[in-house]
Amino acid sequence: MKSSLPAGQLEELLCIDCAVRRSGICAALDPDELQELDRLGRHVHFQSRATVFAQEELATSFYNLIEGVLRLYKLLPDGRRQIVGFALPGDFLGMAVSARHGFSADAIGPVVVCQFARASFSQFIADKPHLLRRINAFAARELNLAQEHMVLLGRRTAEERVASFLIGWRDRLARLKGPAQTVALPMSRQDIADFLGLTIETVSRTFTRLERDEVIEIMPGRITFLKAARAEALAAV
Amino acid sequence: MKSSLPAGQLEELLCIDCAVRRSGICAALDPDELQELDRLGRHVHFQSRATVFAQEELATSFYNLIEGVLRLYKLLPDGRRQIVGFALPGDFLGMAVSARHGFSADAIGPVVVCQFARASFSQFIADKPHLLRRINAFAARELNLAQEHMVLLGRRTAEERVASFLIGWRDRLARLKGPAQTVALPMSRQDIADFLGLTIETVSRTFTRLERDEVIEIMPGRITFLKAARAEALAAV
DNA sequence: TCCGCCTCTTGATCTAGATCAAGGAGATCC
DNA sequence: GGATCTCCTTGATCTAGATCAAGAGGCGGA
Repeated sequence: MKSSLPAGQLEELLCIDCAVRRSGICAALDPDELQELDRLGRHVHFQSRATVFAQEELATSFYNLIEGVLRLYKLLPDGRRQIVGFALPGDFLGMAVSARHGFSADAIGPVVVCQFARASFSQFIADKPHLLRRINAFAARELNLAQEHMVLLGRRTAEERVASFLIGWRDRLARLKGPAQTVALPMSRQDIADFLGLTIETVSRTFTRLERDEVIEIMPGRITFLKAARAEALAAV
Repeated sequence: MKSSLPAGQLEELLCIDCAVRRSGICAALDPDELQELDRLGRHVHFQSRATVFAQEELATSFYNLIEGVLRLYKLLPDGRRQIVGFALPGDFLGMAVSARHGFSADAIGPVVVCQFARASFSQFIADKPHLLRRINAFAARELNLAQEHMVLLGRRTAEERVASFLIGWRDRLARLKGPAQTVALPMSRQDIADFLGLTIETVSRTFTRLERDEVIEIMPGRITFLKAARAEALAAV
């Protein structure tokens, strides 16, 4: 597997050594299949703010996120933005319903993806029920997250939304890196607002209020839970 | 295939004659496979307001909706409700992420489902890549709808939400029954409110305003589009 | 025919969160 | 070391939609 960047410099990377080999969809594959997959995918690096793919663009590839964080969002014609999710290493992207992407994905910080041409990957998975079942499970998990988020957007208060986001993010990072009370927030306040259906001011004020109540401590690019139980209660209601 | 209701009365129903045979996931199956499936599923009738399955309940079955409309919703502990979707004939339900259902489903009007025991259906699909791919496509479509709905809940005004709902509902019914300017609304105003993240009063007022502007005409249990283009414009923005 | 029970509509008022506005605190660049 | 950005916070004010309240209209049951 060849890396596309830094330009001219080639890395030999094999699926068998992949960082997300156990957490991604590829966990469903045996060593022979992984070798076959080595020939289909290539690593692509993106710098912060770069666009991996854009809404309405022809969906010519699938992607496994290897490293970094992606912001997934939909735009309305007048510029209103809704972030539909943040992707983390191990996430699988590109299951478009039509020929075109339903949302845009761009990098929050440096990112590495494993890119597969749609046609060859489709052919690769076509007769692999174990892999199809795993992709199914991933889709079901995504759908479940989406439905939880609908409840948040439709029926929760600003404070509940923010607490819910922080707890949810902490738990996702915990699954990747192990539990911790301090969690990195690589996304901006505006990103959080556009994820939670709020304005940046409301997010900022809610952060401040949670800090004043000693539920969290705010630091640049991260927060620490001081009273995790209190935050969990707000998130659960 | 035996029908569970009316009690004591048995219908012989074969998958090959099924009303949703072409639109549901079963469209992926050949005649032999349909015969095999005949032995796994059974038709179950529900009357209006009956619960097909409930959130947190053990997910022991999959369901194909054959006839009628289901309301799919999540409840918060304090009773706030978010409807995550309405199911129509051809829809496939039961892809729970865990052992338990993530949402409740109940009947809006009389309903017929085709029910499959989870274990035997899982076994049935396990080695059928064509069926797995179709289930995948269904899941991707659901996910896409969910993401569209997140935009609606997070970033749209009440008027846009209502117009968007009416147009979306019209288009789904059109796919089932052919296009029409009059569309049945079997769900209550409260259901619509809980789907759109609004209150019943706001939904009612918005309907009234759309009628006053001669965009729609309101009739009991249904509406007619008078200026479909105007409604589509509101829905699209 | 009347009663009780719904669902839906409409009006008055309130408020959570949006909008408008003004800095402050770091970065990055010459 | 100052200029310019970008991101974040905070304050003042506004408003879309929520909440509170009161019917209206339908429908089934006896």
